[in-house]
Amino acid sequence: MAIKGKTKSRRKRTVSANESICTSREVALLAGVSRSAVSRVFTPSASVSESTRNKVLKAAKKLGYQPNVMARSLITRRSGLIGLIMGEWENPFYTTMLRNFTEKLHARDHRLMLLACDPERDVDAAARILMQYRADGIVFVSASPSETVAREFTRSGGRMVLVNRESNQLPVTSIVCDNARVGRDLAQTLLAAGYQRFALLRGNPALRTSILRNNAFCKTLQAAGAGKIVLERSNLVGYDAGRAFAREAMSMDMPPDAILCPTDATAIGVIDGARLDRKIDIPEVLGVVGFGDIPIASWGSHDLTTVRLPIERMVDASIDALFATGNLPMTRKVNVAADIVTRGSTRLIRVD
Amino acid sequence: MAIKGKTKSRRKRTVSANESICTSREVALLAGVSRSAVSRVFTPSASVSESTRNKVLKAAKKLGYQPNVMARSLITRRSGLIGLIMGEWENPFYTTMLRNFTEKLHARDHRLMLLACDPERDVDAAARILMQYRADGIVFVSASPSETVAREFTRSGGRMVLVNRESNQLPVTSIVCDNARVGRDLAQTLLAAGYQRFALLRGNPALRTSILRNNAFCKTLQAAGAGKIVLERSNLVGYDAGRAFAREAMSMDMPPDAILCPTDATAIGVIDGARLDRKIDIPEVLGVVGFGDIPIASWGSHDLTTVRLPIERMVDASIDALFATGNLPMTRKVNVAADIVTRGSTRLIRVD
DNA sequence: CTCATTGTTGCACACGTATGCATAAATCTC
DNA sequence: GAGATTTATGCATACGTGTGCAACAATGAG
Repeated sequence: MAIKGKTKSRRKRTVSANESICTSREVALLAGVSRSAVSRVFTPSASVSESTRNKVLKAAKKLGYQPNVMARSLITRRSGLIGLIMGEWENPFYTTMLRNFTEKLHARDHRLMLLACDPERDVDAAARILMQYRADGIVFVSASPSETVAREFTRSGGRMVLVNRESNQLPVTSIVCDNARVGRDLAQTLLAAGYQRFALLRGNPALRTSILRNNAFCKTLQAAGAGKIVLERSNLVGYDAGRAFAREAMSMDMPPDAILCPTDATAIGVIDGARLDRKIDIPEVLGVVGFGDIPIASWGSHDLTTVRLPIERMVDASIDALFATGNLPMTRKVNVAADIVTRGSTRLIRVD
Repeated sequence: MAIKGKTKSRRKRTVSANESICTSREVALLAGVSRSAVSRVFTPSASVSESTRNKVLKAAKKLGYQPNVMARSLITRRSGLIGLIMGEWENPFYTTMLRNFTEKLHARDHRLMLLACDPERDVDAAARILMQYRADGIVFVSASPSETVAREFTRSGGRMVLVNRESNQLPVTSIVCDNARVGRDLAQTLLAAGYQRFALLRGNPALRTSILRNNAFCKTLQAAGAGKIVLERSNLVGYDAGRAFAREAMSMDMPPDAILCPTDATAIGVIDGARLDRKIDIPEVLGVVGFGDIPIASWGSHDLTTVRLPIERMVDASIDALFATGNLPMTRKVNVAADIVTRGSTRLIRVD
C-alpha cells in the first residue's frame, strides 16, 4: 500500500503542468549512479572518481540540470545571499556602489538581494524579510536597524554593515568616509587659497557624518585663527535649492567668498545661481565645493572642486567585514579616507 | 536505538556554535500545538482557530521566529525571487529603474536579485545562477540570453523580460520605448522649428532601438521633402565624445544646425563644445537634442530638450509581463510611448 | 596470496516547511 | 438531546539536497 501511494504521488508530479527543472534523482537515474554521486560531483570538496564524474556531467548537461540552491542551503545553512537595504537613492553615486557590490559579491560567489526602505520607517521590516531568506549578511546604506533586529540577526550568525551611517551601540561594522579629516583638509585647502568668508550648507543636520565634517572644519579655522563662517543653513540639498540659495546669498551686503555644499548637485546649483543669475566670477570672487564627485562634476561646464567619495574602498571594506573570519569586535568602525579633487570652481593660489 | 540516534543528533544541533533562527518545531513546542498549526498560522489561505493563532503568534514573537522561505519554496515551487541582470550601467536612469523595480516588486511580495554581466559574454551564466535559485522570473536590462537558456527557463515555468532590447525569436516579452514614433516626432518637431541640416549621432550602431529611431527620422524627413542629414557618426557616446565632436563639427564649412544625440550626457557635451569652445548661440544657431531626460537635463545651465524615457511605464509593463496569468503568446513586444520634453536647447518657432 | 590502506559508492537520515487525509471537536438542525 | 454538518487539528509524507557511516573495490606492501 505504501508503494502504491508512492507511485501515485510520483505520477501526479510527472503530470504537473509546468515541468520544473530536473532533479539530481533524474540525473542519477540517467547516469546509472546514486543521488549521492551526483551531489558529490557538484560539491567541490567531495571525492568522486573520474569515470562517474564524467557520466554525471554528461547526464546533467543532457537534462539541463541545475542544482537547487534553496534545498542545498537548507543543509549547509548558507544561502549565498547578501541583502542590501537602500535607505536613500537620490545620490547618483549609488549606481556605482550597487554595481561594485554586485560584481564584488559575485566574485566571492555570493548574490545580492536588493531592498528599498524609508530610512525612518520600514528598515526593520526589510531586514526581517532578509532573515526569512536566511541572508548571510546585510548591508544598510543610509539606514540602520533597531537594536532588537540587529541582535536577533547577529545572534544567528549573520554579519551586518552600515554604510554612510555609524553606530556605537549596535553589533555592526560602520563604514563611513573619514569626515573629520575631510573637514580639516577642506579648511586648510580653502584657507591656503585665500578664501575667508565661508557659507556652510548641510543636508540632514542630524547625521553624524555631516556633523563631524562641519565640526572639524570650524575647529581648523579656529586653530588657524583665520577665516570665518558667515552663513549656515540646514536641509538644503539639490540643484534648485542650491541655485536659489546662491541668488539670495550673493545679494547680501557682505556675501560669502566660498560655499561648502552637502552634495555635488547642490554645488552645481550654487554655481549656476551665482554665475548665471548674479554674474559672479567663479572661482575668483566665489569658490564652490561639492561632495561626492559624481560624473557631472568633472564635466567642463562646471568643473567642480569636490570630495571624491571613496566608493570602491567603502565597498571593499564592507565586503571584508561581511566575510571576515575569526571573531572581531562586534561593534566596529572603519574610516575610509576621501580625497579632495581640486578643479576649477576654487582657485588654488591666494590672491589679495 | 533509533531514539538514541535521534536525541544524539538533536544534541549536536543545540551545541552548534551559532544557534540559528528557531524553527516551527520549537514554536509549536512552546505554544503546545503541532508544527502544522504553526505553519497554517503563517499561510494566508489556511484555516486556524482564533485561540491557537494567538498562542502561536505569542510564542513566535517570544522566540523571534521567522519562517524559512527556502524550505517553504521547496514545497510551493515559488521562490518569490525575480532576477535582474544588468548588461549596462553607464546611464544614470538605471538608478531610477532599479528603484522602481525594487519597490514595485516588493509591493507584489517579491524580491529582487541583482546580477551584473558583460552583455556580450556571461549573460547566460548569470541566468543559470538565477535558475539555481529557482527565480520566478528574470529581467534582462540591455542584455539578452541565448536561445538555449531562454527555452530551458521558460519551459520550467519562468517568465523572461527584455528591457531595452528586442527579440522576435526568443520566448520573451520585449519592452522598448516606441523608437519609431520617437524618430518621427523628433523630425516633425525639429522641422517645425526650422532646423534643416541635421547631424545624427548614435551609440552602438547594431542596436535595433537606435536603428529604428534613426530610420524613422530619415523617413519622415523624406516624406516631408525637407531637411537633410549632413553628418552621421556611430559609437559616439558620453560627455567628452560629444564635446569633441561639437568642436569639430562646428568648424566645418557648412555645419549642421541641429544635432541629435544618443544620450543626455552626449548632448550636454555637445552643448558645451559648441557654446563654450566655439561661442555658438544655442538654440538659435544650433539646436541640440538628448535622450533619456536624466535629472541634470532639466538643470538651468543646459536646459536640454530631450526624450523622456518612460522608465516607470517600462517597469510597470515588465512587472505586468512577469505576473501575467493565462497563456499569452510566448514572444511578445511592448512598445512604450516616450514623450519629447521641449526645453531651451532647441527653439520652438521657425525663424528665417 | 594475505593483509592493510586508500579511495568510491550507496544507504539513510536530516534540513524546515506545506498539505492531503483522517479524525476529533464544535456548531447547527430538528 | 441525537444526528448532520462544518471547522480545526495532528499525522505522515514530500520537496531536493548534503553528509556520516558502513560496505565495498582497488591498490600496495610483505
